[in-house]
Amino acid sequence: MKEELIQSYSFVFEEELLEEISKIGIYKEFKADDYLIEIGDYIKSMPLLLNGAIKILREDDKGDELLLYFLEKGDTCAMTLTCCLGKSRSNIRAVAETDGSLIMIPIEKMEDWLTRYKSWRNFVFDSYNIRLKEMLEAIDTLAFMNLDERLYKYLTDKAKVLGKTQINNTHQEIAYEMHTSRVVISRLLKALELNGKIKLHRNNIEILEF
DNA sequence: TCATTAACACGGG
DNA sequence: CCCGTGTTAATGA
Repeated sequence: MKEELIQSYSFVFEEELLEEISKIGIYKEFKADDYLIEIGDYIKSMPLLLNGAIKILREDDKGDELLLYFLEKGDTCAMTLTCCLGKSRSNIRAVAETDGSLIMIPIEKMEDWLTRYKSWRNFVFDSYNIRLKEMLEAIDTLAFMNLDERLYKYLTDKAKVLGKTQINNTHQEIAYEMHTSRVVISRLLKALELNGKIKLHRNNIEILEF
């Protein structure tokens, strides 16, 4: 665990803090499609992502999902920061996109470190900024982009976090995460294929152009 | 006009 | 056969 921690965070935290994290943090592995945080959960620790990717979803009152953004190695969930400090419940759902691992930090420590380590403070604030930016981007995408542009962004984003050009999702799953129907996804995917941006296979979409 | 819903045919595993 | 996919017609916002 120490090695993985250093590999992902040695440029972010000083030696002393890394030492303390490895001593106190709880190492956890997860599998793709694991539910890591459910809406309404109380958050009692903060995750540092070591490997893999996690998607952050919002749910509307009808129970339909909407993908907000992905977390990658070196990220933390800004939602847990607000939840921990404010001691409120989670407004989002976190689902593992790939297999991976993370370290859980108890909230008492995270407050303690805020005063003791400059690098920790910077990390927390940076995470906030990055997440806020991502959130704005998600809003822009929803408000100003057409469905076909959203779909293409969804595919390229996904390819980026997975680190490959092949995406193993059915049209139905994509439709669900984008909050629309499969017919539309099928039609738009077909259009993207005709434009030479992607190649369609069964249970598998290949990105040709970014 | 464009998304959604339902229905159906095709075909690969 | 089952399921993912491609398409169409009807309906609604």
